Amino acid sequence: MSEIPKAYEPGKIEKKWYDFWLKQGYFSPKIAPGKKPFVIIMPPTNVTGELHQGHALTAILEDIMVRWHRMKGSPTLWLPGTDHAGIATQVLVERQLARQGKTKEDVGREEFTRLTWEWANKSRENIRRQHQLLGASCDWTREKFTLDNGPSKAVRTAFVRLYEKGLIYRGERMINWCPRCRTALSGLEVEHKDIAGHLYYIRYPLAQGKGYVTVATTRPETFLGDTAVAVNPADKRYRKLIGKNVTLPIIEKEIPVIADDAVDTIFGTGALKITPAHDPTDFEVARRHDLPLVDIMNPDATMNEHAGPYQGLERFACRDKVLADLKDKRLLEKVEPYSHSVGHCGRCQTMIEPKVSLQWFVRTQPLAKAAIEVVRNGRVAIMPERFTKIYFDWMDDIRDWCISRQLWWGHRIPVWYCQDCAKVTASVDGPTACIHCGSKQIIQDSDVLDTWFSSALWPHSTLGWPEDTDDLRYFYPGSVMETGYDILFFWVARMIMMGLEDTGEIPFHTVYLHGLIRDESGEKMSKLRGNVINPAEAIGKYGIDALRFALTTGTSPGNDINVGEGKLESGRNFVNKLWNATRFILQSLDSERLEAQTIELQPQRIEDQWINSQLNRLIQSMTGLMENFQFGEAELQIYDFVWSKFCDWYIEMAKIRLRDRSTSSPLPFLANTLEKSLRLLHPFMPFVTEELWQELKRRLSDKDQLPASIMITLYPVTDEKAFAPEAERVMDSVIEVVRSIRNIRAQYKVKASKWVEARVYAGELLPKLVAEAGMIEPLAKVRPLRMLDRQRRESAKDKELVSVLKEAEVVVPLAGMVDQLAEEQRLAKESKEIEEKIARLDARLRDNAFLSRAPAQIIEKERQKLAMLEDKLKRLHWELSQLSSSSADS
RNA sequence: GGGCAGUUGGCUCAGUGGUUAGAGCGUCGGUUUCACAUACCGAAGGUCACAGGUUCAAAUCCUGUACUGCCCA
Repeated sequence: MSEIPKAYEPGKIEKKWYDFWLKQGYFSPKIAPGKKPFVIIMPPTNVTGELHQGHALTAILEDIMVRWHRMKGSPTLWLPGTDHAGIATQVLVERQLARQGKTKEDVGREEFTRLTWEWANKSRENIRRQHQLLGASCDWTREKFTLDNGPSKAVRTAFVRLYEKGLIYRGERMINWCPRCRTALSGLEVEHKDIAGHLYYIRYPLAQGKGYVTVATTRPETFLGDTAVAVNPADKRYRKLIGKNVTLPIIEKEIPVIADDAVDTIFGTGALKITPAHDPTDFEVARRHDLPLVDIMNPDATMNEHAGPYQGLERFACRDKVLADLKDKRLLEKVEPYSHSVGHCGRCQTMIEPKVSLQWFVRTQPLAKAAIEVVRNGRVAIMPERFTKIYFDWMDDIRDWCISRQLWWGHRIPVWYCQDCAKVTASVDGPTACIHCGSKQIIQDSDVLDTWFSSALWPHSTLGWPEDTDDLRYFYPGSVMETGYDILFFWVARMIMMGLEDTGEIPFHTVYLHGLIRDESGEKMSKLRGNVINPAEAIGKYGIDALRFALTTGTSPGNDINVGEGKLESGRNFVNKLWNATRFILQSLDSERLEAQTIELQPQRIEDQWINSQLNRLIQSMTGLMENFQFGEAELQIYDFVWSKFCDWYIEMAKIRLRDRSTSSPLPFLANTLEKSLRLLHPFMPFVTEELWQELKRRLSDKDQLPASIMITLYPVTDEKAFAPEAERVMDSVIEVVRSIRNIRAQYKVKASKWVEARVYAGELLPKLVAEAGMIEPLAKVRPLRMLDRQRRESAKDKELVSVLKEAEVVVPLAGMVDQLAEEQRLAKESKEIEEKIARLDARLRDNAFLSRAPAQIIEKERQKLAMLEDKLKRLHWELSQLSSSSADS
């Protein structure tokens, strides 16, 4: 058979295997009634452009789960998709136009939509390709886009149903307005930032008589829209003024002084200017007191006709002008530095304008109630659990959701306004006439819906809802919703609400939240900081499997992940280790002229039993970890097994056996352990494991009975019969003996090429150790190695180095090199440490509280430990006595 | 202001009450015919932020403090 290359070259095989899997149709599940499917609906990726590390992590974690469940035999659906990402995509296309000096109004709605579709199609292709690059084994035949016919119909259906139930309404409410995007936003799309601003104290002269009321504000320009000044009714300072009028400077408008409990007497002067059209709290005050609303701004945040002399000025220019004018009139009392939190558009970072506006809203409280219940009663579990509380906090305090957007990109609101009777027709399929008066003069609402409205339906809309499809019946509800914790509210919460509302069923059983990816010093990755590791670049440099391993190994759910080159290197090194271990095994298989190469097992030697026992303990442990979503820990364990047990010990011992030939062949165990390790690793590192598994398979005699791909093999299951405590005990000792000799060699700077002489003394373990002498010799480079019963231990004649181990003593005579005093000190130090441990253990075992309360198992373990330590101490003392008597002799 | 998380070796992190706290990277010393220098062998390095408490037993549970980060308002 042809040899495989010396180092793993990921680029050469990744595409080959992905195409193979795709062609074989492995990613598409078969509906098997009676069999419980495993389902992940992928959070749809924004069609804004490239995948970043966060997307990569999402895809990798989902792929791990999906591949694992598929190998366990469940019909497994992983449904991929993309999100039109209304405002985000529109911003990008607008930017593109801006580079040509155009605005979207210049090209018109139709052309703009066409351009955006073009962008989206390109982006979707890009995203699909990148997911495939990552190895994502999702079912591309079921891929969906939020603007596809199906999901679009779902959006209209959900809207109309909610409208008819009175859970969607249109009204004038305080909303967040982005003057740059010129659209309303929901609260979640606003990012709050602390701004070092100022608090301006402005005097409002009394309408009658002399004097003035001073109000404090961070936004002096909004005084133009003030319709009252509010004070706390309990505030003695202002009691006399309640019911009187003050005059707004410059525009000379009279407004009343009113009393409201909500006014904080400590803030500013205790008198609050009320601008109901531009401040959420003021809006509430105005509603209570029936005050008029005065909107002073245009959609682009320039001042409108209500701003009098300031009309046409941009809001910040207006502020400067207002301040200057007030100062001229000596109505600006003082200015203090003041830090406060200001909302910014999550997409373009423009300062948000709170504004009263006529918009569509979802009445969320009734929906939230059901969504709270299913989490409270455990039908939906959130992992890690601490996010459950965050979920409740948000749900308990939920506000109506503004869902209309003044954008051109998205699902058009399925509502028509009658030009004759002015009534509203909401319809899924586009009405031809007003349902109230039959008029044909109807015009559709020009706005679109919040992107997140369509994402909220994703778990059911992708499966065909509102139609009663086979997919919906079989795959809904999904198993796991996997995403970053940063979109718990955007996604998960709303999906639970809408899933329950539309289908009467939860959308998924488990919510698994991963952390955010940061650079190696914990900084957020951003182009500005220049610390971005682009997935495609990382893949080019290290390979996909290395990237996958780097992003997930040793991580824990919900915790942020710091990634740097080091992690990627270590991933690549592990892949290379696996590659080379396999390479060695393949070479060995090729050179053996056995007719039948199988992986049937008949343990011949202790190390065979040992590796098989360790392998099965690993399988058992990994199974538990995977079931609990502890993928990071599972990966650490298989890493440790492959590298530190299989490669460092079993393969090293196998080499000796292969060279020797007088002993049994280790090939079956090499092949078996490798094959199972590859399967265990497949969900984490699909490409290299497939490549190596195929190479291994070619060399096995029963290859015709094996599946066509590792992807469709069974995930290993624990064989408890393989547990071999006695073999483990012996191997522990063998390893300890080898290590102690290597240690002595290194300490005394024995040349690597030099063989040294050694003796090992042991008690009841001796026969089994003797059987392993042929292994110990080359591993520790000792020859001759004599293994003797402890009873035959003689007093040292020459200066010797002694290591007292758990169940053996190792003696290395290095005449002329031994530093007697140092040795004495070393042994004395070790004795002292053991004495301390014994003292602690002894005290514990004399403690009645411990003996009566600790579990019997623990007590027994402690007793054994004590016995072991006492035995070791006795032997140490004996060695010490030998040392001092021999030093006395010399 | 409210909440959540983190604080474990030089760095980045695992650690699911059981007593001898692990890994990767880095450091130091050695190694290149025989799978892998993307490697091998050996070593050093931690009173688990601090203070109390619960418990037979605490890095782990509870309370408080400090610092860092995040979310919400």
